[in-house]
Amino acid sequence: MDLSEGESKNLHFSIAAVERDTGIGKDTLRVWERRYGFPQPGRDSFGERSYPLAQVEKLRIIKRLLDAGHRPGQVVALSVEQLQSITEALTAGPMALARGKDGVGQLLDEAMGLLRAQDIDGLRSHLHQTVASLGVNRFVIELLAPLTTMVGDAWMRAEIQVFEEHIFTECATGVLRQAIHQLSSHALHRQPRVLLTTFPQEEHAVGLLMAESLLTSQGCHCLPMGVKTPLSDIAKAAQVHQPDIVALSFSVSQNPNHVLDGLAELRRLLPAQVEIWAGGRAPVLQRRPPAGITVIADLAQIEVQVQRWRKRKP
Amino acid sequence: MDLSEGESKNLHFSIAAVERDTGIGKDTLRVWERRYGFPQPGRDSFGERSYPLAQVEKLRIIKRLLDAGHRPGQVVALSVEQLQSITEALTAGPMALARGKDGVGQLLDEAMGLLRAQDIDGLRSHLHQTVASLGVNRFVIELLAPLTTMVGDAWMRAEIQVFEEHIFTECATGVLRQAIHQLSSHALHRQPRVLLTTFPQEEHAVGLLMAESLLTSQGCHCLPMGVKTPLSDIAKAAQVHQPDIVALSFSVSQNPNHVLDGLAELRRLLPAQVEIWAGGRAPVLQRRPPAGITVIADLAQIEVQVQRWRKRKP
DNA sequence: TTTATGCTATTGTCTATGACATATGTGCTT
DNA sequence: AAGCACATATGTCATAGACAATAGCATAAA
Repeated sequence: MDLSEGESKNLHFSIAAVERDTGIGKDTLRVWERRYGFPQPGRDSFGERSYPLAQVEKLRIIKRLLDAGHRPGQVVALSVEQLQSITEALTAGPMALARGKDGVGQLLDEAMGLLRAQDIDGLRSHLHQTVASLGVNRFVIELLAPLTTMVGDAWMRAEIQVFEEHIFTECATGVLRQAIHQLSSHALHRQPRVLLTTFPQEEHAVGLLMAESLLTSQGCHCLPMGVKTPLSDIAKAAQVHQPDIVALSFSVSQNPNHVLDGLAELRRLLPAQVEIWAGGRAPVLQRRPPAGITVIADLAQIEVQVQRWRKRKP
Repeated sequence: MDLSEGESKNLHFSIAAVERDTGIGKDTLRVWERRYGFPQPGRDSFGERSYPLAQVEKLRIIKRLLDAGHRPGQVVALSVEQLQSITEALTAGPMALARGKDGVGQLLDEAMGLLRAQDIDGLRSHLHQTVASLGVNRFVIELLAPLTTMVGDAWMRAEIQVFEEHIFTECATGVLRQAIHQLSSHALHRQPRVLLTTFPQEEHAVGLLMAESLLTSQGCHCLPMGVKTPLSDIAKAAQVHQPDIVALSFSVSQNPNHVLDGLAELRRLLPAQVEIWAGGRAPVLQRRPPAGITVIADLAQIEVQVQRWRKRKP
């Protein structure tokens, strides 16, 4: 219905189609229209909203800016040109910082080049090769993590397509899984036992896999549970599997209060001797580190914390 | 919000939380309440619907039955016991069929036993071993697919916990990835080129991985794009990578209209020579196979269709 | 200068009810 | 049986108001 009417004549989208394409809820779309005067869809013969393609594309840009921390009131009413200039200003800094760090910078640029050239097989084998030559640790910390950031930034600036980001994620996932498998096959499963997952709102699995690969390479025994686990189920799993540590991964876009409340709640649900490690790019973790939680500021900290844990538990 | 109120005190869910958990839209939940008298959520201090856990679980069962072809009017108002008896009648057939088929039935039971015994490492190595001994094809078709169904059924009957299902999924994902990696490393990348992904609503990645592993073992060149790709981006990716086939995977819980509309729309977006293959458990595919789409009724059909394709294209 | 506190505007989501297009089922006719 | 018309079932959209949660800002205290 919405789809066939909408995208086929490549002019108009139903409200449901727009929600799917932009991730902005129906209620929100209607209320923006009421409050900010944008979007301003036409009406079809049944009196239902009908969004032209141009407005949907503008909504996509707006969504990106919202994810980056802007507020609707500031951006929803702006013109496309104004939105674009904001977008460009936003990501200029981090890019320069990530690049030219050391010798790995070249590998980084190579990977980015392959992605831009749409050479998936090339990218995949380049990544596999880099794992082999650098080892998992350096690969994840020095190559993959910065690369992920660069891809995210490029996406923000609309320099790469959504599908390219999907392909990159898929590629990275495959390489990480492979690395983890190789590590765990000839690793003695020692302590600590680490249960790995994310909160229900969190969709991104790559951060979790990066953590898992580093932990595994440190000789930890990982119990990966994938993403989006309800709190109570994290607790139940911990009860059954008795991990020493529950490790959570958070991406940028997480609601700060949900993160803090969730962590506090989880702390209550878990026995005191089970440590909670929280890592990822969510800014709250750095700004207001919660009590009883071990904050993993960056991936390199994982090694440090594992060693600390081992010292404390003989 | 829903997280801390809802799942932690494990009693009450907001309407948004229920929508996420069951896949039933907010509008639908409200209208069922109005029409059928179920669900009948309480109200919190703000006058907002507050669904007890028991009702959410009942909704999950109802959703299952709807996916199986029942209609809301027939089932929404029934008691849990009545629902359960319908459910059992429903799953009795396939279960018996899956089991005792041949020698693999024993491996199946073993796997299920390991999962029930919470022996993750055992399950993982059991699966790895089975891949090695049966080969990818038989492993996926005869073991993993029925096992996934069994786990899904067990979950519906609340015989296993959510976290156990997470662990199982994670386990299966790892094994499949590993199998795919091994296949593709010593495979000559032949035709057809297959772009693999799912529609934006679809979260489940295991079906996609099963398809990818079978296709790869047939010598196809796979371009996996992960899950939840917007339609327009599938089209863009196809434009860039020129696949012969775009393969989509659908799980049970998909909205039938979205599936059909999406497929029709994608058909329009893609050039005529690009085939669209749609597989998975979504019942609509069998009931109303859309025009211009190749429906993959079950995993074994993949091999057949690949051979058919090769015959037609010299 | 920095850190708390309280006020205010912003913003997403919920509520309620009605409408209606589409899907499904029934019964009649051929 | 098969085709067709009518009735019922069902999901989604519309409108408009309400309000809790969030963020920004200004003022007060350290």
